[in-house]
Amino acid sequence: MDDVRNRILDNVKERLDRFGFKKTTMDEISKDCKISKKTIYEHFKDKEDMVTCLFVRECHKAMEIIFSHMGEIEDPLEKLIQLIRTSVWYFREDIFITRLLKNDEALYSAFLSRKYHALIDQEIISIIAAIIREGKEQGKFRDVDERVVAYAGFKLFQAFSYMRTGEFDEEKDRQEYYTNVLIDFVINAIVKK
Amino acid sequence: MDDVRNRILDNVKERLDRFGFKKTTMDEISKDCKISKKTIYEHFKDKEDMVTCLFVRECHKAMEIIFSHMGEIEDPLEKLIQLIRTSVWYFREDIFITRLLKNDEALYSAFLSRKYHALIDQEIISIIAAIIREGKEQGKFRDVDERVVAYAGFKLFQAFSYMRTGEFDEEKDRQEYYTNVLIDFVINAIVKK
DNA sequence: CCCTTGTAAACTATTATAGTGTTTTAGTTC
DNA sequence: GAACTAAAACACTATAATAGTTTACAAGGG
Repeated sequence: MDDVRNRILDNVKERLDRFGFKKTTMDEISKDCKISKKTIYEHFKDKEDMVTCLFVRECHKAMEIIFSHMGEIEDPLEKLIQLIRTSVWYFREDIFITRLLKNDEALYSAFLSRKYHALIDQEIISIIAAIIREGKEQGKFRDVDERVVAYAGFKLFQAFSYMRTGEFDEEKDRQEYYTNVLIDFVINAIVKK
Repeated sequence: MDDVRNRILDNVKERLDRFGFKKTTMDEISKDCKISKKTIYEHFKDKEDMVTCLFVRECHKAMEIIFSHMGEIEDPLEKLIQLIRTSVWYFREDIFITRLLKNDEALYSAFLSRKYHALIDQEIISIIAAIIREGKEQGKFRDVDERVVAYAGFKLFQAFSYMRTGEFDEEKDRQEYYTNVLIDFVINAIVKK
């Protein structure tokens, strides 16, 4: 049952987010979701595998959502703006994925740390690069190195998503403002004058 | 050195608030405040003693602050209002003490749980009771059972402090509003018409 | 020099935890 | 209701982590 698997992962996500890898125990997980430890080990090889599966799931979910918000748009510029908007929004909504991208060590065991944190990073960067290439081909964007610019852009709105940490939500409009500044900045950097 | 002691307790407070008693280790504490484990055990008998000392310290701090905001006021009614205001404010400011009063089990080992959670409870209730008695003697308050009413009052504004959990701070004025309703309610319950 | 004060690190006894069997229970099909 | 199935509950082990202790050592202060 994929249902059970996801229920387990939901609980793992919560625990991991609160306590980190080391302080999260299998017994707690099994109590949390009222599933016997034995069953958990039927779904996942071991603790690390379980956490890895969670990472993969979360990354896919993020990608799907970001994609689905970009689906019908044709113009590469509009596409890019939408991508930034959705990403910033989603990263703000889901603290966990933000920490994952931030490579927050508490979430991982030492082993996992290097292996999986770049999972979405690369994928999103590729998408951005593709959009930029499209814009270049249509003569709308300047002739920039799309990989490098995509990387820079990604790191930028990643940084903007992190900003949330520690702040309160009275800042909601300021968030909006920052996002717009970011979009403006990126657009000006690549669009032909 | 009382300074060192407090530095240790500050770190314990932070860890305890984040991870709870069981998930907080002595090694972490010693690393956190760059004090050797040996030294920690010179200041505190054991882990439970350490946490108990933190509780006592936090309770005293709370009492001092609540007292100091009430110092000069003469009129028992004004005194009571000020007491409510300060308490609600302070409990909101300091999540830790709120959890302590709430008897949040994660903070304690099983042993401590019952022994210390009523520390401030009783003290604050006594203060409230004293104020009510004062008001009665001055003929300003109705002839209520001061202990019981004090208990009820305390439980009430405790509940109002807890409300914070999970909400965002856009609610700041609503907090103010609730506090006023609470004051109004309590006052009407005890003041002579 | 000695004495204090504290750190760093090694060490032990105890406990907790990951991971595996084994037994019970609950639900389902025949 | 018997026979079967899947998962929960429980018990168990080997290993790792942790509370608490001890030892060796370093820095300062008289």
